[in-house]
Amino acid sequence: MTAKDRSSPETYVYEHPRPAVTVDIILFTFHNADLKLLLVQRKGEPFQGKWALPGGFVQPDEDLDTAALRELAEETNVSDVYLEQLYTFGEPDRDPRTRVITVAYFALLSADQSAQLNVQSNSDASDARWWSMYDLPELAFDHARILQYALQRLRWKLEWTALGFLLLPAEFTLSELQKVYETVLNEPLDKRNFRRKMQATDVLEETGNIREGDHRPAKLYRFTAKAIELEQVRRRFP
Amino acid sequence: MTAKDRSSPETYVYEHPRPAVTVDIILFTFHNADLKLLLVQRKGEPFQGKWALPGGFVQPDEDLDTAALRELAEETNVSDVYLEQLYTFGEPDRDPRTRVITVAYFALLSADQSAQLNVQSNSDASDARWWSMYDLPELAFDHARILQYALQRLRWKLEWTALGFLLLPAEFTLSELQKVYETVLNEPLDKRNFRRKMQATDVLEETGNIREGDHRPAKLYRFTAKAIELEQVRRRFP
DNA sequence: CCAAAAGTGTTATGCTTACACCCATGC
DNA sequence: GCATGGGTGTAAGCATAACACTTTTGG
Repeated sequence: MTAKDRSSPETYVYEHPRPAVTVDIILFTFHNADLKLLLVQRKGEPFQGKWALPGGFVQPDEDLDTAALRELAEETNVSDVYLEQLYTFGEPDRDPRTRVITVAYFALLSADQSAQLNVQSNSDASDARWWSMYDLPELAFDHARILQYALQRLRWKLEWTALGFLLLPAEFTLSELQKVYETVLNEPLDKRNFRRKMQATDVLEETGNIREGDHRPAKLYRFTAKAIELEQVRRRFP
Repeated sequence: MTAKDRSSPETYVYEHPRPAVTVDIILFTFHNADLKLLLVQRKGEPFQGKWALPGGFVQPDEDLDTAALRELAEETNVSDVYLEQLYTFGEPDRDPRTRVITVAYFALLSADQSAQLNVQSNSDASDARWWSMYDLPELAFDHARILQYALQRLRWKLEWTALGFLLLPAEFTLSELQKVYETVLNEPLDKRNFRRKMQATDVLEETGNIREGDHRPAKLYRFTAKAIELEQVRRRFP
């Protein structure tokens, strides 16, 4: 129906108007006992100086997931993240320049990896940094709304799947895991019930190592292979 | 970044390549004790003669939801449907002609409305008809995959929200409701437990009317206002 | 020895499941 | 009166929720 023609090296001609399509990524991690996400500061108009979700245009030959991973790699050099599509936002005037439809992605980065990133440290050299989910700057475009949606999804994921560990280092204590849950869900949880529930799902195993710290040492755990993508949404009509 | 220019009444010129963006709608309804969905037969290449999801291009000034509703109205004349975004599919070669990214929508039509539609009856005049979810023709593009995804979502919706009634007429018996659940979930359910569960959620109320039929008459129910969008996904950490 | 975090069980309650028979009507 | 679908209750097992104290280490 719509034909495409390459009329010159610089331009693309179509019979019908086409929107631009971007991907935006909400990259969450856990650091300093807080839920963080990556934002980049806009250098040009519109919304100059405001903070925005990392993202960019989808290339002609690339899948949406691939585009999200590529943008993420360009911004952070990390490639080993959990990624899933979140929602597509397409109000006609969400970008004042031209029609832009954005496919939002939701990504989880382990604390291991986010700690090694130089994003945070050279924050004057770079235009990207981590922000606390609970202390955000003003956001560009409709990114505040996208972020709210992502937070909802993250909360749902934690409650119904075992993906909380993706925000933590490879080995972690149960207290650290509980802290992740409490921070994301934004409410305190009962320690005994939390531990029992986690151990009942049998996605955890002891590594045999212990964390030595200020006080009583704690057992370290890792997640078993089956933990990821165990979308164990329980049946309601069994 | 990407600039748009209208070079002639017939063409659109952009500095960067842009994909075409469509919406495709999976319109479910319940009819003849079976789960149905609307498909349209393709008149041209590619996939000529194959069946496809209704849908079309997103117009430059229109929201994605609006585009889905418009396409649906063009195809069926119905406007009062439950609609939600499903997923965005964007593999580079999912359409052999040009890059097409499609935002899939998931829609539920009441049996009332689908019965009044002339889609089914004039199936030789029209190119659209209802198909049983469990007896489908060959589908064009990647629509079989999209449909599988939609069915998953529908099952999840039935299990965790009270949206089953959106497939039924305004008044219905509990047996009819159970039949919807059994058909969608594709398994038999216990009658007493089903009724108790439904009545416990208190989204149902008796209309006072009864359905007279072949045998013992049945009480008719409607759903209360709070039933819709009661996304009562229960908390796991209360 | 004190501060701080790790770790651990029990009970009461409510929900879920499995299961079988009587009821009201039309023919 | 019989065939057909409508309608109902209970008991056992399971999961959940609420709740407080002891243990281990470092300083």
